[in-house]
Amino acid sequence: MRKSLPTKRATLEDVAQAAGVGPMTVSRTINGHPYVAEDTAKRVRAAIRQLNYRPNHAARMLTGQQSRSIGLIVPDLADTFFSIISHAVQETARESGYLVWLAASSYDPSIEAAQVEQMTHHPVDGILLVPVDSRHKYLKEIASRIIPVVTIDRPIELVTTDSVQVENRAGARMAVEHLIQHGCRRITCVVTNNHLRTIRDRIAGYEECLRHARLSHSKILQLSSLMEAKDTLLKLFESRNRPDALFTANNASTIWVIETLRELNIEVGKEVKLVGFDDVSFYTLITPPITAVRQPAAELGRVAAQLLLQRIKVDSFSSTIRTVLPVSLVIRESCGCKREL
Amino acid sequence: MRKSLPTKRATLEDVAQAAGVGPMTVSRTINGHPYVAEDTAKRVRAAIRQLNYRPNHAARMLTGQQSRSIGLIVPDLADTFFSIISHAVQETARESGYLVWLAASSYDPSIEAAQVEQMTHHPVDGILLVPVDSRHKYLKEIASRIIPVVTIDRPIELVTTDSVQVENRAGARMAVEHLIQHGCRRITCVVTNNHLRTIRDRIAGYEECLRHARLSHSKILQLSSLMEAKDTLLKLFESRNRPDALFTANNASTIWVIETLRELNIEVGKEVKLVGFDDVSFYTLITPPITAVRQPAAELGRVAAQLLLQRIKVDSFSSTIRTVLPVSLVIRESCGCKREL
DNA sequence: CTGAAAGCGCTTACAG
DNA sequence: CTGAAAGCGCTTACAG
Repeated sequence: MRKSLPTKRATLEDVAQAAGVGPMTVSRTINGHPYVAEDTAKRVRAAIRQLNYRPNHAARMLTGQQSRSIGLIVPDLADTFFSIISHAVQETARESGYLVWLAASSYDPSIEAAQVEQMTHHPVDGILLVPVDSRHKYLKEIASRIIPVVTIDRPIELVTTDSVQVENRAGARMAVEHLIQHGCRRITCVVTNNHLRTIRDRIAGYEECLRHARLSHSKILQLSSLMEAKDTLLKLFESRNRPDALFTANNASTIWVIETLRELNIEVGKEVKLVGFDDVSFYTLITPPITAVRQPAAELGRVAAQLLLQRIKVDSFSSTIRTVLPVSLVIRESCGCKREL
Repeated sequence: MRKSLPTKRATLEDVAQAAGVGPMTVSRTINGHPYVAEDTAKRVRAAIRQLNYRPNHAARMLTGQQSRSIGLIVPDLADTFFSIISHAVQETARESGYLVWLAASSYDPSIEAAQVEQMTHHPVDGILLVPVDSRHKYLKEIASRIIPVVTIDRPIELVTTDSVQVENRAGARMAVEHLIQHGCRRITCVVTNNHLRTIRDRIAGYEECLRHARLSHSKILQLSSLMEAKDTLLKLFESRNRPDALFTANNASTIWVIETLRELNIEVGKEVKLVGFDDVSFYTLITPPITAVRQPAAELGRVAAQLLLQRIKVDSFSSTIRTVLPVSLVIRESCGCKREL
């Protein structure tokens, strides 16, 4: 029972003794409760400083306080898109005094489910989630949980939760329309991960656009690796149906296509036009610079975090909010446009 | 006192009642304690499942258990290098059942200090840190803290803590030597953030290498923005001291230099050779592909996390461990090498 | 404006 | 092998 052992953290009780008051007064002072005499408060603050006292978070939790922390689960932190989102979430949370628990599901729904479970019971006050598979059955329980959940980029399809996402369909239309304006008539859509709703929406936008333009050469190429990309594109470009343009529906497919076309010595922007969905900073450095649909990744994170914090702080019961953020077409040269010098 | 209100989480007590045993037996069962009759254990497990019971983390903490969580603080999560590190840390932690609490200091040492403070008192069992300024005074206290700290990429300079970093000096030598072998004689070193120890080490490697080769044209260009890069490089390339090669000491400077040279219509790999420190996946996509010193970012994160977990679990008292990971030169074309087809 | 009591949900000794 | 008691450090009522 050696009270002032230096390795041991000071407790509220220690502070109370040092300040010559009751524990409640210390508690009130810390929490900015009114009705503490300024004199008393001063003595308490002095004691806190002197003992380098910090409230024990665990003890607060136990008395039913909020944890002032949120959880964030993304498939892959090393992916630029998710890392930008994560950074924005972290900054937004910090500004409100919230901590963020971060987890990467590594594209495994069962890991993801375990992480949701672990965070729920940690507990955190709310969870921000980029679901690997927005149709996975475990997600059904998520809406019935006590703590609020906001999904980012991909709404859950089985139940309705708050979500923040991007105009996938309209974005795809912008991309494809631009190619059509360039006179392209045989536009192939290249995708990976087409089990994702986001990708399916982009495909829908692509098809819609072709229909409107009365182009019948709708063709979708589903890739799952760079190797496969090489094989498939080689065949495609040797066939009679050689496309005059490609719409790559996500970042990975854009990069695979660029690498492959380079190997095949097919000049992007001339022999074949290219517009991608999802803009990445280094697209300006590629020759030719890539025209792409820009998603507001940071804003996605920020808006989602704000929504979650609002749910936590004020109303957790009003009806679901599904936010859709606009995208924009960043025109560079792979689409056939010329750089103005 | 409505015990079975469905919104309320089941407690250990609830499980005990349901299983008809004392709370201690439940606790022992959960914690895999020996000396629990298999029969009893079964009943307990059934009750746990039925009530969907999860231990309350906060309550455990309060009884002096470890939190099974670690903190990770990086300057900027949106930076590829740090996001790869973060992903590896997260995966390593998960494999050991640890949760990671993530913070981005946004390159602000006072935010960083506050985050360390907050994490320390949360509490977490240990902290992984990429310090913004490895000489900041607040870091002095860090070694005296109760919880272990491992720094990543940048050792603290004022005190000695465990650290994991990379062979900066040797890496720079590899880069510059390669340029010398290509016959370059006027090699300029371009850097940003030269307050960082890592950068200073790279500069030292550069100078060392020139000295060995008896080249006297050591020249260091310190940049702090793309704008400045453009001005400075324009002057440099118009001067009589026009370099025949550039060694860019980090990712940002490599990219700024590439953009600038492109604007100036100076052909990289021919008119001027270029080798950068820090390899990024998209360097293969640039024309010409960039030759760069590759840092094992994921390994940096993994090794640091493992070291920290080891400190937490077994010995926190043995002497400081400073790990230095090797780097490698990834030869592509910006250095003047030709692609083998 | 201030304090004594009780309890949050668990675990560590201490008894059987 | 099992349980009753006490306590971790705080906060929420309840009194003054």
